[in-house]
Amino acid sequence: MKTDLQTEEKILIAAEEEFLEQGFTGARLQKIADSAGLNKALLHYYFRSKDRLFEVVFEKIASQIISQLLEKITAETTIFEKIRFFFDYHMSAIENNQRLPLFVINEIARNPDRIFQFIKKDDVSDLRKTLEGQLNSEIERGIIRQIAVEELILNCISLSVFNFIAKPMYKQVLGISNKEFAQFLIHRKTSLAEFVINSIKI
Amino acid sequence: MKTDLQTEEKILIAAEEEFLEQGFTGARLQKIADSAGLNKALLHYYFRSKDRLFEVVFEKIASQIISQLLEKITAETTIFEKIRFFFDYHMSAIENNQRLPLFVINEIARNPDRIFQFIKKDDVSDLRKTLEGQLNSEIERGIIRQIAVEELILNCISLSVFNFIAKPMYKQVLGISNKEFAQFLIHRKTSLAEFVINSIKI
DNA sequence: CTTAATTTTGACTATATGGTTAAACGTTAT
DNA sequence: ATAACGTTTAACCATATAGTCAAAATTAAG
Repeated sequence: MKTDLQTEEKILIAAEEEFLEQGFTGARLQKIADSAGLNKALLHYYFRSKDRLFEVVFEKIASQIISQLLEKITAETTIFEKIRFFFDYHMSAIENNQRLPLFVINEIARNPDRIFQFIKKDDVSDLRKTLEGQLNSEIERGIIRQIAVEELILNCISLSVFNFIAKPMYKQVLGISNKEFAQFLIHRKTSLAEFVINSIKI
Repeated sequence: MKTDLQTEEKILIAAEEEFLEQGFTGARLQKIADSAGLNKALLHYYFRSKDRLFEVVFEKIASQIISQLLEKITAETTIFEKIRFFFDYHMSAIENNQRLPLFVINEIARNPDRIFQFIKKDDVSDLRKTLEGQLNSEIERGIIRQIAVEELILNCISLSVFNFIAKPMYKQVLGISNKEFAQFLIHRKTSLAEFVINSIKI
């Protein structure tokens, strides 16, 4: 048995690229085969169908994001530090893969149930409980205003992710180039954190 | 000459539906023809090609949104009132057409230049100047914190639009049904406004 | 070296899709 | 009535694309 994983790997790399760029419907198996330097039939040999190939790629991507997010938010720091850390870390992570958020959003919209497979409900509810405890404690101590955990989380994600989803719109509204947009993102990592902190700080 | 505009209208209605749901690449002319109850060749008779048909549909949608937004933000009210109004009005408007934001985002990403045709640069810069003047005045009077107009605008749009773009994710994170999501949106209109106001209020 | 299993390829199929065309249909004006 | 014009249709074409298959090439085993 030839344990040469190169071919399978090559396919996955090329497929991730193509799916990220074109989405599921727009992606072409031929293009994936070409940029992997392989025959198209090989895609079917290793991964049965376009759907199956996509699922593998999507699972890989989704599990990365989720584990990154979950593991970094449960540290023992103040809410303010966590918010600053979130914007810095989250936006930096996405910066290297700017098409990812729109891709994920689209694929969740296309097949909402799929995300069930990758998000372990326990993880989410653990995260929520941890943060909820911390929030309530800081609310009681008069450090921050009353706010629901879910809303705080969603607001942070919105403000971070939307920069990338709507990048062309941002560039248009701000009238800037790609380079200036990169600069803008650096500034945003702190300004967004302060925006959120100001909102909940008493 | 038979001035029966029904056919053209039927096509546009069916096309808007299909394009909104499937995006440009996913949309099928046959399906548009079917749901309009017409022959597929008629689409080409009235609108030459899929591209042209899409452009007409997109222009219709885009001009609606933009005119709605621009006209309502330049009234003579305080920033706080404008923020409250924005979230109430903007989210209510999108509520009736929840697939619209993701559609617009996708099509801007697919063809960023197209939006040039619909956004008059003068309008945007007028809006910005008006708001900037108001912001600076209220900053000087010590009512609100220092913040750049562009960032405030983008933050508001992010927080409003993302609810709809990531609706499936929200439903998942919150563990709620469609009905409960509608309820959640009502609450969000005010909670988001207060979130932003708290952030800039001194 | 020979044989068996695995991997890779090129040529193929079936189907979907955007687009075309010529003829049929209907309406209006003369 | 009919000629002229705009509208609608069915049947077609070309192409792209996911997927198949049998044979060739490569690798592993005896």
